[in-house]
Amino acid sequence: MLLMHGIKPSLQRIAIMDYLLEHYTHPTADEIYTALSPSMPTLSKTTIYNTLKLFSEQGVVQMLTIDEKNLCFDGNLSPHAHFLCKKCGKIYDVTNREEFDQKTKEITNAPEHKITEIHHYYKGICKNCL
Amino acid sequence: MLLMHGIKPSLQRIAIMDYLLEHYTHPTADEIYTALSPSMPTLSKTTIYNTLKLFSEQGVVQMLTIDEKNLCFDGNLSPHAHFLCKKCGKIYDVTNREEFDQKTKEITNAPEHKITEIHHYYKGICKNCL
DNA sequence: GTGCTTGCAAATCGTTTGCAATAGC
DNA sequence: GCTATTGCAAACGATTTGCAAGCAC
Repeated sequence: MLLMHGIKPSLQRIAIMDYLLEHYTHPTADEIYTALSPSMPTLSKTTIYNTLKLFSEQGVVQMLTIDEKNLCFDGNLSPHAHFLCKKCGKIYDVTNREEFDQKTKEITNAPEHKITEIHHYYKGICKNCL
Repeated sequence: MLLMHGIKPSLQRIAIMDYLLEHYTHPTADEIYTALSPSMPTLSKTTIYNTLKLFSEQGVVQMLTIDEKNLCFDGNLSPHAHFLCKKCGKIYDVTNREEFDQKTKEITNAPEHKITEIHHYYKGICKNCL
């Protein structure tokens, strides 16, 4: 998986990747650190940051800027949108395949710029907070 | 304008609002400060931050999180998307009315959450940097 | 004069950097 | 041994906070 993308695997990188693939919760660097730290006591936040930067540059994870407070990371690369609840802060996936396919089509209609990333963010109050 | 939204006008608030309405360049707080500071020597960044927070809470400007480095602000409230060039850092407006109208329609199809903000962000390389 | 606004200085906190120690080929 | 990776400590920088001074009705 990592090798396929020209990323040399290491214990830390594999742990971070695994975490992102098992937790589609859009964690922050800090949340990943807190989760992995107990089982990897020497793990440092620097490594988390280094690794997440590498992963998102290589396109194996997506960096989300939906939350103005923290960067979040998503190991789910299938096209989907995100919803941020302004009350509880949770980020929900909003899967809508047609929407994304259609989006891509629309974008190619206006090829002014070369688009490499599509981010669809919605904000409001989630069903649990309403 | 400001009064209409229950915001008491002040010299500073008017200057900041005017700046945003005359410069659809998606400035950061710092850019607004740098622009206004010469003609308002006592203006402080705290006031810029206070004011931008107030404005975006009241919905008279939009806060953009497209750039992971800084928050940007947009006085243009008409529905439009944004494109960030990863090379030069410039944010372009991508006006596409149909897209947004259709988006709103799609969203109401899935009324799981109460959506109050729609952000369409695209990233890549702009025509000038290609 | 009461309450809101401003603005300085200090604090906060997520992220980055410098660099020495370590691991892998 | 050479190169890349890790991780500690320090630095950085955008934003926030505490609070005193100023303004407006």
